[in-house]
Amino acid sequence: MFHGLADATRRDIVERVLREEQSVSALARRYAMSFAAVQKHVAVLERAGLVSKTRRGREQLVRGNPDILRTVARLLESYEQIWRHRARAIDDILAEDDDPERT
Amino acid sequence: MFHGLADATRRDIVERVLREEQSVSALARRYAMSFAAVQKHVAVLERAGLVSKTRRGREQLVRGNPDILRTVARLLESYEQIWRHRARAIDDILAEDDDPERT
DNA sequence: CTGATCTACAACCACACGGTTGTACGTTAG
DNA sequence: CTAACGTACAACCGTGTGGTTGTAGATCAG
Repeated sequence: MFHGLADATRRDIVERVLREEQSVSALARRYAMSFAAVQKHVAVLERAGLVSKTRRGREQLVRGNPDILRTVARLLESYEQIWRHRARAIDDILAEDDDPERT
Repeated sequence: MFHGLADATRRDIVERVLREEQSVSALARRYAMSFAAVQKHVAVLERAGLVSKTRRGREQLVRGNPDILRTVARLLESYEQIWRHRARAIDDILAEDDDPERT
């Protein structure tokens, strides 16, 4: 998932298709690169579960998947939580040590 | 930043050093790879701002940076927010359309 | 049917990544 | 001082990434 988001073009695509479903060619028109390149980016995002495609006639509509985003956000928050837990443990040790003799 | 987290070993390192500062060699001992490889991973994390190093004698202590984690978590939440905003807009359109004739 | 459009995929290229080994240098321990 | 330790860095290798072009199959418009 992180790899999927580790590219500016792909993050931009994710943002766009979260706002609105778009065909691959509609997306490709917005970037200064070939259709095939955009197609590959979409494929990477699809493999990462960040995006899904549905056919509509000859077009392939791409839409964002907010669930995965939320999952990753939660993971990062849990990392932050680890740190906060550690910080609290340090505070506890300092609080417990109210005897000025000990360091 | 995403690239920094786009590797299982690096995510594990981040988690460890958030819990507790550790020297590069102490980290290297825990993984089935060379010291140099771990050193490179730490360098990537450092470039991404996810981690910082401070010298202590001949050792180099690595510690995690929770601020960046929080920043990225906020970014992902804003993506999710985009989707929720869009979903709400759709709801509004449907609610406004209380005439059963129109689709 | 014919042609334009949208998509898929293969082949290719330059380059970065994740890993290795080897060498060199500063710092600590005996 | 010497040896061991912790680190830094360069060179190398296989593989994947981000990009290109080209070809081919569906689908729609006229």
